[in-house]
Amino acid sequence: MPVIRLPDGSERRFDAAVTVHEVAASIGAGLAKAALAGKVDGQLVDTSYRIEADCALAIVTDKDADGLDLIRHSTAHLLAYAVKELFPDAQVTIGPSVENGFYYDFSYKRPFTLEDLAAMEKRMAELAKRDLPIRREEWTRDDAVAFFESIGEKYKAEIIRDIPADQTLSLYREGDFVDLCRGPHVPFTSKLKHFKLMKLAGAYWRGDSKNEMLQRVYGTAWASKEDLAAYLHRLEEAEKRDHRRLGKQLDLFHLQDEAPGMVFWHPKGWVIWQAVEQYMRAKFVEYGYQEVKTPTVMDRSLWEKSGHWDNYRDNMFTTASENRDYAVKPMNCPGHVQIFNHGLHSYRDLPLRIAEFGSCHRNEPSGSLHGLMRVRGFVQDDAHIFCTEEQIQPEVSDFIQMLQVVYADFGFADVLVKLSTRPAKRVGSDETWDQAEAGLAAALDQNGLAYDLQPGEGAFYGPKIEFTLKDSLGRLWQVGTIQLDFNLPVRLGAEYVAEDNTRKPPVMLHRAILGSMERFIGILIEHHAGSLPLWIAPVQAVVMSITDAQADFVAEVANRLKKHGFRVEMDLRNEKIGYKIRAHSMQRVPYQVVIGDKEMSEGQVAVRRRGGEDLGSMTLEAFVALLESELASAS
RNA sequence: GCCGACAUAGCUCAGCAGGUAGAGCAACUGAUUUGUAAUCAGAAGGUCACGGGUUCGAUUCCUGUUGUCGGCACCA
Repeated sequence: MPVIRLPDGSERRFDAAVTVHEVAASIGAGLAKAALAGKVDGQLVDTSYRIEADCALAIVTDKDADGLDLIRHSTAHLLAYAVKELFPDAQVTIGPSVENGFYYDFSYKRPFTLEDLAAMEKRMAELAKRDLPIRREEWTRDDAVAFFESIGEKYKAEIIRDIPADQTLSLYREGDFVDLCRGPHVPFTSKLKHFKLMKLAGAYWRGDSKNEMLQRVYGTAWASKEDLAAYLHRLEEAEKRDHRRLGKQLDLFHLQDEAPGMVFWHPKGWVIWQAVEQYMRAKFVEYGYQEVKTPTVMDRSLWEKSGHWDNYRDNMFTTASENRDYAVKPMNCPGHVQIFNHGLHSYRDLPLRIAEFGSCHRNEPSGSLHGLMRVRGFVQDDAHIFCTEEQIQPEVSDFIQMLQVVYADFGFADVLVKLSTRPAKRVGSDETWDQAEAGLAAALDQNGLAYDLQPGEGAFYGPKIEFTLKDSLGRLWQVGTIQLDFNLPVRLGAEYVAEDNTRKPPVMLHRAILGSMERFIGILIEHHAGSLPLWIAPVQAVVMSITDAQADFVAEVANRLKKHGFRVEMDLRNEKIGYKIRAHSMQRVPYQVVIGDKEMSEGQVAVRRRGGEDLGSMTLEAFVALLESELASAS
């Protein structure tokens, strides 16, 4: 006699076991029709699930996040069904829902083509229209293995073989297609209406590069036609703010074949770089860092001592001269340890914070290069803090505060935080790790930051915190990090004299806020869609004439603005004012100053703000004050 | 690195069942002296990524290399 509690707090009694669908029907015919699944005591189940005992039940529809996820997952299965119909000897593997959609990985004798993709989508629509029921079946593991082997699905059989023998498995059957799946699924294929196959890609079987490469089909699926259209529109908009596209349009930088993964910064792009670097430099001073500069090329022996030669040899650029081998530095830390080692340090000197905008090179795999986001030559806002174990937590906490200030100043509110703890293969005692991990967690808590725990994902030499920002296409890019290192100071012989006059290795904190300057500027460009805030904008104002008659006055205004330290250009071209405004609007210049006879005779400037807002005429002093107040409030 | 696609003017892109290429914008020249997102005209701009092959002839077909793009893997 189950008593079922609904989300609104009401209760319903049933004389016998009921299915989720029946409960929905007892509430209303509309709900029964909309029901995609149920949530029984927090657990997602099919609408066919029989409720035997008292429970809390929520009917899941396409209005819920769970319902949308279900649609995507079921659409992935529909794709597999379509593929099996079109290409019977293709083999299915896995097909989960992902953000905004789903994918399914197949093994097939030849690569799928774009024509295949269109055929798959068409077949999916037909199968959906047939309104086939999607039914759950329960099988024993061994029966399931035998079944999938009998139909030639060796990948599926392999997945199932890894499941414990005593576990009951669920299979889902729609039409002629049967797939192993935890479920739940939507009850009928007709619930799947608003989807689109997006792209073909390669993906390793079980995510391991040693395995065979499968063919992955990505798709998107939504609850309504409008949602699907809105998503496709979002993608288009995101493409418009792609930093590679804006880099060309705004003449910021370029890359070319002769230097893969290395950036040619153009004058305007370099202004952005300088604005960012000078800002960070000021923050370094404010937070007690000392800036240094260390060599780019250093002897192989140093990299052997640091351990990099053993671990990262393949990803390091090397060179040789007069019988000596050198490596181009992939990171700054060994150099900073050399500076620390130069002279004897007392515990009183600690913490010692050494910062460098160090130019590093890593020979990243060719396939991983991506605009400014993943490059081979890059500069980090890098610093190393040498400290005692007791100083770890306060140092990490200070760092987190600095980082939050910096992200806020650049306009980023949404930051993902991850704490990675000890991996299986590691150096250092468990007590040290306990203390280090607890210190990081405490520093995060102290600053009120929510974070995801990633057990086992720390570096072999210490745990770390990572800070991640999103690009315009929703891709995640790690920017900031702080890592504890108990290993490198020992390897490179760093030590300080403790209070008890013994010599101890300091703890080393590797930390960066922007991470790679290149990547950060890429994210910055996308985040602002090229319309950089005034303090970063390559050109802050352009002064233009209506006719040649105002040329001298325009030059005078421009010069006076430059004397105030603003980045100003003038436009005296023999063009209509609308033409000039359009050109500079497309260049995302924050302020456009128009000077005609009227302004010249009144000694004023007419100001137009980015976005088209007309601020009217004002004196040059008023305009300067306007710019200065905007700069003062920015960072 | 792996799978797939792509590489034509500074930019965005057309084109070619194989007969050495075309548009728009930008830049350039001239006319126009113009009031808040495109004035008109002219001239110019290319080893069709690079190498090899097939062919009377290759930007086009085949093949190799490099790079880019979308993923996967990697990211100290």
